[in-house]
Amino acid sequence: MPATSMGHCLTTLPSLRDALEVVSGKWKLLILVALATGHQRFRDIERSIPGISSKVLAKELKDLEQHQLIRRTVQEGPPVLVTYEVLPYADSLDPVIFALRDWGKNHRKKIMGPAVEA
Amino acid sequence: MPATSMGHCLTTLPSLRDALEVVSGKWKLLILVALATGHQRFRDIERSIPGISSKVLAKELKDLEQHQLIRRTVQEGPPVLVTYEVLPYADSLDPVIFALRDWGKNHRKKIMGPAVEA
DNA sequence: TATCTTTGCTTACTAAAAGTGAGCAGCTAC
DNA sequence: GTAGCTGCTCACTTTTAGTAAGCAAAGATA
Repeated sequence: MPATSMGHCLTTLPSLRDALEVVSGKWKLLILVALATGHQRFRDIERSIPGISSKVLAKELKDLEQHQLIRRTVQEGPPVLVTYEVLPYADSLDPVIFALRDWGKNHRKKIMGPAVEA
Repeated sequence: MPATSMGHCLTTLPSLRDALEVVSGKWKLLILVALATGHQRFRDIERSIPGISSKVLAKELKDLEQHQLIRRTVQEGPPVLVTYEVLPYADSLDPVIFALRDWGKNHRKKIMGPAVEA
């Protein structure tokens, strides 16, 4: 173990990889948060995440569905209505999301901080 | 707020984005863990992360250095010796790494679990 | 002395992924 | 009727990732 406070044990890497396969990438966690904050419709999600495109959103939603983190529901119409929602299992990602959010908040302060003071 | 337990406030998204810009992608966190577990040399890191290529490793190391998470040190030789180490600031990512690791561990169980049981 | 290996990369090349802009069928609103 | 919204998809370009090879400097092996 090196002189850092980390002390990750060697079994960290495989688990981390497993997680990263599901969750890494710019969009997946953002989409989950969007869903969790009440955006259930395709266009709605799209608008709530600036920068994402229909194409990527469609693909990411499919991935998330395959990983059992969200559910797609079609209410036959007319008009046909498609709804996305986070499944309970997705809540297990909360610690990840919170940790990232907190780190991001702090990191921004670290980077912008000095220039912004006084 | 929807009927999930998440209840992310609206300011989650920007912070999450900030974090994801620094940390998302398949390799960065794995590299940090590799460094933290005692792999300090380029080849050493490369070998400790199966699947990564020299090219990507070189690029990721540059990124991490720019983000002030690691330091590259050249000890003039001969032989010239290049060493990478995590900076103390990188420890602030521990909660993220732990959360992901734990989730990954659990997710694997969820996916493999049923098939593996007795 | 020759050659083989290791180190820390870089360079071409290819494959995959992400981003861009348009569009489309089905419906509603005016 | 024509303009708009919805949930996408398609064709295309750009960016990123991955693959294989190689290279200079040094050390070890023979």
